[in-house]
Amino acid sequence: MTAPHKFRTVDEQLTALRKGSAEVIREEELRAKLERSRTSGEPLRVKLGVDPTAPDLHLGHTVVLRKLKHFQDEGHTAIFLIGGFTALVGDPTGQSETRPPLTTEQVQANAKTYLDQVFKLLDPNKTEIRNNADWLDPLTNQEIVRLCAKYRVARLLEREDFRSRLQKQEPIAVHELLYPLYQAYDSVELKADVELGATEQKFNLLLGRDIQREYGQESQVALTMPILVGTEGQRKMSKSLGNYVGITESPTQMFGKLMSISDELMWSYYDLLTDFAPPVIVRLKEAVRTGVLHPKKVKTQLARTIVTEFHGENAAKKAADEFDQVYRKRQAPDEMKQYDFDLTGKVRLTRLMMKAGINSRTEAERLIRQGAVEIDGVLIRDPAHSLDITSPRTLTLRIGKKPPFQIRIREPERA
RNA sequence: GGACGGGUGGGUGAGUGGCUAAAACCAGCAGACUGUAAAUCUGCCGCUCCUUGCGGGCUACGGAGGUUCGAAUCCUCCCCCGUCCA
Repeated sequence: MTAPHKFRTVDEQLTALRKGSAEVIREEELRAKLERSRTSGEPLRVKLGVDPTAPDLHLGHTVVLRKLKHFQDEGHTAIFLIGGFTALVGDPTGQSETRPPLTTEQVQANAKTYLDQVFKLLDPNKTEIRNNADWLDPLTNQEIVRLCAKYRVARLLEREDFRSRLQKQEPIAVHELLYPLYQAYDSVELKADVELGATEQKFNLLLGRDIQREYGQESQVALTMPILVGTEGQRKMSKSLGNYVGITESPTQMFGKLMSISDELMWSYYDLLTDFAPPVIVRLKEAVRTGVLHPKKVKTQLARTIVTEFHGENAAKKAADEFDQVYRKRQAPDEMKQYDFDLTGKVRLTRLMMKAGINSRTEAERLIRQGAVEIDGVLIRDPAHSLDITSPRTLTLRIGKKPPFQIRIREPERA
């Protein structure tokens, strides 16, 4: 038994909890809950649900995860809910299309990797981990019908994506309508005081409020966080759009991706992915605007801060140095990727490139034609270029903007 | 069950018998410019083979057949999506 948490004042907590949020519905209720909790010493129950639909989390997921951590840091109970059941249903939010259902095995495997990743941020000892399959699976038909009876179709169809799909004559499957109800029921089961989610979750979070009341509970507060824009600066960060930074990525990869975002975008990354206080960020912005600070410097700081969070300070520094070396000075990194190749005689350059991850020969030839390929620092322009390989050796290949790598050619085995 | 509309390359979406590996736009890639930024400009953007050529072959417009010298385009059947009626 640990000593009871000493809560900060309600105002202090509110300031910290509100930071970066898009909307708090309703703020008076959150204040009331915080006050009550401080008086009783009873922490709030804060729910964050995630469907393990893919094996990897990215920075987009961490926006809301960081908010959960803020609650945890204030001494409240962080409930990380794995949507073991709802992942099978598939929330259409923001997808505008029906997701292919996952198998139970996939969901379980994903859930496991999620937890590993989540605890890079959250304190595992203070986090309540739940899985909604535990209570949604055993629901009887009767109970489901009773749940469904508590809500109206017209209200479900108010949700933005349903409405637009209806309008665009796109399909909506019946089970998709059920999804928000299940999510709401989770709040009942967990007796959630607060539920966190991205802004696109607003509808679902609000539904939780209604359903909790239907089941005789006090409504949860819905706290939404802005959606993180992907590295390309346009759409939300998502794996399928390829504009994401995975939290299991290497320091080098992370750093590189973060440096590639636009100057404009970095401010929202500062807001949502770091603990820099808002006034500090404002000052940075002003300094860049007036030319006192070079934006690249500010961006480097951002990248280092984020990489440090996941990989530690040393790794972040190393990544920053390497970035400088490879891209600014255009030198080879200390450790080049290596590919082994067993061949002798006349070898086509395109073959080597395919060995190194170029998808097709056509693409390889195209890259050569466009002047993107260098061998040992020499630009190659002939798409039919071949190498005469008579003895084992290592050559350095550079393709486009990517860091150079090595091809190690070994003696082929005699048959 | 009936009437009607629709299914084209990663996405949106043109194209109603040959000039179409299939417009345009987006995404992507490369080059220039830079701070590996962003924006912009230029080029590329199905796969494969070789003697790398305005070269040869193969695959592609929901699926399967058919008509035709020739089909994304016409016909038949099937599958899928939506709207309205019941």
